[in-house]
Amino acid sequence: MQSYKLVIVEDHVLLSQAIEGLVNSFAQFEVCYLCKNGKELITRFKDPKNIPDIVLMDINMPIMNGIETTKILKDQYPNVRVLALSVEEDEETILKMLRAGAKGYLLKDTEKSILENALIEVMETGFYHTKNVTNLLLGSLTKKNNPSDLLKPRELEFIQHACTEKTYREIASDMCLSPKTIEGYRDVIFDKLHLRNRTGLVIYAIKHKIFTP
Amino acid sequence: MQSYKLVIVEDHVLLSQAIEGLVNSFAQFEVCYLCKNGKELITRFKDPKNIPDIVLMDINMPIMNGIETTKILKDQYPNVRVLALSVEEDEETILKMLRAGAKGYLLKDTEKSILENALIEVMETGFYHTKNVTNLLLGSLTKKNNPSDLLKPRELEFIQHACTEKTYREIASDMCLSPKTIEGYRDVIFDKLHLRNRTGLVIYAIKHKIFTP
DNA sequence: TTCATTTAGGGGCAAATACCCCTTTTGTCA
DNA sequence: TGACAAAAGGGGTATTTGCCCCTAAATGAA
Repeated sequence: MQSYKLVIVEDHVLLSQAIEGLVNSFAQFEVCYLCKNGKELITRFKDPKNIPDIVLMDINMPIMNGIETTKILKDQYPNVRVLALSVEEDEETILKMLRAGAKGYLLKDTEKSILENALIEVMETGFYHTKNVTNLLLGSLTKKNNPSDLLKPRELEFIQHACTEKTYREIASDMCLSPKTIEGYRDVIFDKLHLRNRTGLVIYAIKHKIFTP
Repeated sequence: MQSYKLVIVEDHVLLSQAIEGLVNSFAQFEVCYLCKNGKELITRFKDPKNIPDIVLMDINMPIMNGIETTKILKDQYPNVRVLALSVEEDEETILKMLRAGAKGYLLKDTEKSILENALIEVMETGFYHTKNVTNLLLGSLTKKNNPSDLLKPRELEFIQHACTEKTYREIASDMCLSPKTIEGYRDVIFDKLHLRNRTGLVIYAIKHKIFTP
């Protein structure tokens, strides 16, 4: 029985080399090569010999992150399966990754035997999900989506400015709007997200990755 | 020649298992056991048979982080060397870890051969530092220390509350102080850190890890 | 073609914030 | 024991913010 070809995409070299060793110890898998980000992977794929059966994909990476990369793979290389491997535990990130087309989502905080299982299941049944992720998926059906879906593009744009030392007057000037319009955005957002003041908004924005310090 | 005993302290199991494989492939080192945080390590050390020659220590961990743990080791087990292994690239964290007593600081973004080198050097010469870290050390001598050293304990405490939806009046009440005292703290901090308003303070605090959202 | 939603804007007001000024008490250390 | 820093507190004021109210144009779907 031939072993499946696997590629690791992970920006921290030491970790990808360590995981490489782990994967090569699994009977049914062999690591072809390592990539430091999504862009590198896409470039490699130009040569058909470099297209593996499965990609083990980190999410936080420079240049091109795991979510963007997975979207591209789903589009252009639908036969390559993606198993996400990340430290991100928050719902939004996991859902984004699954929507992008990942066949499974594994936390870095798992046993190596579970990694092997997950890889086998993805290749044999097409997907692998832990109980946690399954519950999350169910939850995402009932719970009307994540709170930042409530926010319109213009409001998200405003929040970027609000996470700054600028006064609302200055923000208005930067966005070429009347100060009163800006205050309107603020009032609506406070109401939607149940916030009392700008400090609360900044913390919310950072927690929900609307703004990154 | 006998091999050195090594312990890995890292909260993500898969990573510690992967690195375990890597280290076990080095001729002069063998992994004794893995820990998920500092507390676990200290508990293990109660039995002298569990005390290794060197500890490979992550920094971001739940319960007891790498910096606290390294301080305890320096105090109570000075013969155990610590090599920090982290993704944190910011000066303050690195310096804190070195001040706590780490013999070296390695980014997770390095070659495995460099890890082996570093381990050997730490055991043979007592320390290992990359060029980057050396430059950083030199820099920390000239540059008058990091900005959060300017802040007094009481001010740091205030900042925790300021990164909240509370008004200054409420913060005063929580800290059992007069609102005027709180305003005094704020004014002093704004002056020291060249800030214009509370939003600026929140962003500063998060950037400099004074407050974690 | 209505009706609803989105986007943009305005008035007024109370509370909170930012920015100056200033004093007293408590350590603590040289 | 005097000097000096830190901690705690106060007065006054201009600006900013938060919170109501309400209007008009544009867009878009039924």
